[in-house]
This record gives sequence, C-alpha cells and structure tokens, in this order.
Amino acid sequence: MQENERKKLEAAGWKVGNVDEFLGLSSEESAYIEMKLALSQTLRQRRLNNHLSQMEFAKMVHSSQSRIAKMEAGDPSVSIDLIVKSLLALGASTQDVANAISSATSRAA
Amino acid sequence: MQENERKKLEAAGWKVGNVDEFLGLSSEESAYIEMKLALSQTLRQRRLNNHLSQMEFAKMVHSSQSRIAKMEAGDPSVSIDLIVKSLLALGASTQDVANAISSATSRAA
DNA sequence: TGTAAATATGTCATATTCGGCATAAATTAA
DNA sequence: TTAATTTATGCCGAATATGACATATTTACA
Repeated sequence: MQENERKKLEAAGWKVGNVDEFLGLSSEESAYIEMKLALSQTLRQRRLNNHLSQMEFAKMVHSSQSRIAKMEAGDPSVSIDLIVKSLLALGASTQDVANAISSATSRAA
Repeated sequence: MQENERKKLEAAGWKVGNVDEFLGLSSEESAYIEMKLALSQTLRQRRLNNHLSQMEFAKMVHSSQSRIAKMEAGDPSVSIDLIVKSLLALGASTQDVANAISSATSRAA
C-alpha cells in the first residue's frame, strides 16, 4: 500500500483490526473504503455544484449538517446506503453512481 | 411504472409510503431498489459460479444462511453495504461492483 | 413416490447507523 | 484584525441492520 493511500485512509478515521498488512487493511477492506471515499467525494462535488451548504442539503434530505459532514468525510459511522440515497436526492442517476465507484478503481493504490 | 417492474418490487417485499405514484415509489426510491436488486443478483451469480451453497458462503463471511438468502432476495432488511462487502469477499473487484450497478440502468423500467 | 439438501421466511437480542444537538475549527468577507 | 458563515467533531437516545435460530418451502435425485 502506498504512503498517500495510507494517509487518505487514516484521514478518514479508519481503524481496522487483526490483519497482517500495514495498517491492518485486507484488500477487501481497502476496496470497500475506496468505494466509499469515491462516493463521498462525488457527493461533495454534486452538492457544491448545486450551490448548497451542508445545512441546506441536510434539510433537503431530512438529515443533519453533522451527518452530511460525516458522509462527505467517508466517516466509518456512515453507510454506503446513506451516501447513495443522498446522491440520488441530488439528482444523480444509477449510472452516475456506477461511474463514481468506477472512478475509485483508477485511484486505488 | 411498468407492470413487470411493479411485480419485481412487490416480489422483493418492498412497501414504501406517502408518494403519489402507483405503489408510492419516487424515482429515487426505485433507482435505489434497482441498484440493490442488481447487486443481489450479481451476488447470487457469483456464489453459484463458485459452487458454494448459501450455508457454505455464510460461514466464509461470518454470517448466516438466512441472511444470505435475504441478501440475494434484495430484502429490505439488508443494506447495500452488506451486499457489497459480500461481493468483495467473493473476489469481486471495485470495477465488478460498478458494472453490476451499471447493469441496473439498462434493466430499469 | 420419499427423502435429503438447499433455500426461504419469520422472529429476536444485539450491534450498528441514524438524526439531532453542542461546540470546535475553519473559511469567507468586512 | 473581527464577525458571520460554513464545516468538522464528539456525544447521545432512537431507529435500523445484523447474525442466529427455528421452521417452512422448494429443489434434486433415487
């Protein structure tokens, strides 16, 4: 795993256990996190493109500003489900979601 | 919404509320369900390709046979997160997941 | 037909995720 | 700089997802 990869995951606050690689990330775990971060970043981009603050967007989707912040940070406490639903609320299509995940592949370590 | 689409969603056990369309599915809700069903079906295909019973696969991913069945049925009680993690455990790549979701687009009503 | 293996369905206690709140930190504009 | 706005972080009770279990149904094959 590359150094910048490690930093990205640490920055997202991930702590995982009992594997033997550096930082304890199995390939499945890191693939999952990469996907989630790709979706998170797409969410933020879409929100900004729509000129919405986190607070405004939170009200749109009946959530809270803090949860939007955590979504966009790829926080471990948020599910992919929630991020996907939020993307759809911002007008993303199924294909847009697929493309976002697809973009994670090229960025993976 | 088409009739066969309706049946597919009903078969998956979905009950949704307070929208004005038939069966109460907003476009975001149906997009979410389509994605989930596409992932579910991909999961089943992968499991069968690997010649695993639900029970065998359940042990691999530290889950239970009943939950695997619900995953593959796209049951409302299972999250996309769980299905994605299971796909990764079966050797799917990030791109495979993206492709599965992408395939939902063409199948959507 | 029977019967064994596989899958589906319903329920429950526990674990995880959720919105909401307070507040800290950062960003922007005067 | 200051003040206003936006975003980040930590915590909590409520809501939802989870594995596990029992059991029903379906499938495969003799």
